[in-house]
Amino acid sequence: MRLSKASWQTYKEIPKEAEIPSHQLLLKAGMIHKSGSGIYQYLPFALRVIQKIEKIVREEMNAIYSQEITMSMVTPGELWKESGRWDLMENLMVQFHDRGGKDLCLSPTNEESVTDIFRRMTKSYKQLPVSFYQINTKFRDEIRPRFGLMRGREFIMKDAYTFHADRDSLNIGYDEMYQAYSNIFTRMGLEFAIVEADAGNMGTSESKTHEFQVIAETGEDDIVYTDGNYAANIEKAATTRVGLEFSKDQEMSEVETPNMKTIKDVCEFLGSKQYQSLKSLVYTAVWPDREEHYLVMLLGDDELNELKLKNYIGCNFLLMTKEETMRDLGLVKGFIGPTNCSENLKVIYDKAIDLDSSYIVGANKADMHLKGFMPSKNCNSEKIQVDLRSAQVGDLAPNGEKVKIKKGIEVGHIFQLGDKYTKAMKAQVLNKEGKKISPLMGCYGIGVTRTMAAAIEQNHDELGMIWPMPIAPYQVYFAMIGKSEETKNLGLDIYKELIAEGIEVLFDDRGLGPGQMFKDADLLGLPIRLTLGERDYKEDGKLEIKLRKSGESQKVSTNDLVSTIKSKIKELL
RNA sequence: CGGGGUGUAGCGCAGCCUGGUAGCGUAACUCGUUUGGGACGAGGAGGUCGGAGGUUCAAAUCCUCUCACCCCGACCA
Repeated sequence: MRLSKASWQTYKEIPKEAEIPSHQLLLKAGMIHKSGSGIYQYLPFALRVIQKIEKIVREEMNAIYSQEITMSMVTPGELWKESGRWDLMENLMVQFHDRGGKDLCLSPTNEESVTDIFRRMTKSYKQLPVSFYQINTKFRDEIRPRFGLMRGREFIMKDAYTFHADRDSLNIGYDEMYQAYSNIFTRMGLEFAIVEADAGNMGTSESKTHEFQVIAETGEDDIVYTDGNYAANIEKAATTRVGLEFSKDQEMSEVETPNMKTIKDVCEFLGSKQYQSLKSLVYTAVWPDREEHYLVMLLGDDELNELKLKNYIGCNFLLMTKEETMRDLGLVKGFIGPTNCSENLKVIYDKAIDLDSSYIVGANKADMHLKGFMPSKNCNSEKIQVDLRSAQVGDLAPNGEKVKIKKGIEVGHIFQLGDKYTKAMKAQVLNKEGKKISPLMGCYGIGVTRTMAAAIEQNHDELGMIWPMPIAPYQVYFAMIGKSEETKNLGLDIYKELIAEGIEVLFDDRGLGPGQMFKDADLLGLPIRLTLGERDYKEDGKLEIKLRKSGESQKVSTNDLVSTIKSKIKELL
């Protein structure tokens, strides 16, 4: 593309609404425009990135014999009522009706549609497995869209679905998809981690699920990993603490702790380590038809992972228990503990707690704590022990290695769904014995537009974006300095030659000052910058090639230009 | 939905407290000089101050309502 023929506008200042680099830079470089909250227009250079990402995705999907389809963005309400998600996802879906009053929605995902396609065309186990994918626009009416393309309401997603006769086949399909996803993000030139994830309400306990996380400081997810082969989302990571020393066989006694409401205060006062005390948290678990109250016990300096608690209890959502309810349960705020409280309160201990050791806990009396509290001896209630704590740096992973934590952006997620949708929607096939079975499903997503944003989060500096070669909008930014006819003709000739050689060139023939062109080039972040400078060229007949990422630069004569650029591109691909 | 904040020229902001009929920077336009890191000079253009209502001789400014957007939380590719 020649910039003199193109419509492109960069900005010196960025809209204040943008807070993270990808959002700021995409706006500053004139690649996207906001159309509404969480809704964006993709301008030419952004679209080229999207198309490159899609191309890689398509190639890898096709390579594992997944077939591309396009499902309608507007889907009838009936399908969602069959699966039961019409009401369940009411808040996430934009629902509306047509002239005749029929319910419709904008698809936030497509399990229902694909299951409908599947059941119409598949009647026998012999036709399995089946694998479909599509790349199209999704709309989710997120409660809070944010960070530009990172969490838009309208976004481009690749979603794939597989159907299998049995779990072995599902596992095979899943593993293929896992490998394809690895290939996809590797080919894009991104640093990523594959982590064990929480299945949420998508799957069952035996369902495998992994997330593909692009590593970036601005990521919203915490990844717990080791130098070896362990990596998990902190939501899921079950690690063990090391270096704990508990005291045993102390006599339990009350101690006065006036106005000491924090664990830190109490432990300092009593000369103990914080982990030698127990933290007591009170939660109310809510179901549509009932509530239950839980007292969660953790080591004093551990943090609760609420998701683990919610998964264990199996409720719809968790709330911090209201103060008045706490009073009814016999709890004294600031001095809460597992003794002297109501039987309506279920006590759960974190796994890191040794039930046969002694701890400091709240006494459920104002200004009083207990010393030497031993759960196995001093607490009457049932001793439930579950992994509830959030993993911390220095813990041991299941493989025995020490874990570290880094931030990631979830760009891909693969799930084993099981028969949830095939059962609900009566998508059945006959097996060898002639019996009807509900096939097992897997679903697999990649956020295409989010991947574009994540690539920027991972690869940028104070000047702008730094695109990995495989997904850069163009490979080469060709800046032409000088306005003489001679230079213009030479520049255009070189541009045409590069194009003819199959090199993707953005030719800056706008005739701006060098500073302006270089600023735009740095901002847009194409991997290679080629400069034709009138003054220098007259001197030595050479052009400059500079790499955006390393800053490395060299002078090249016109004869060596094509071969040098080609080898640079090859190096960077 | 709960909490916090912002709406004035394309973008970034000042003016509001203490009402008097809108300004700065930047971008965009024209002419000229510049051409290896957002250059300089001159000239011109652009806003019913988010919207509605109210108070007042007079409202960007005060009052009421409303809408949009952003940030923190639950959610997710």
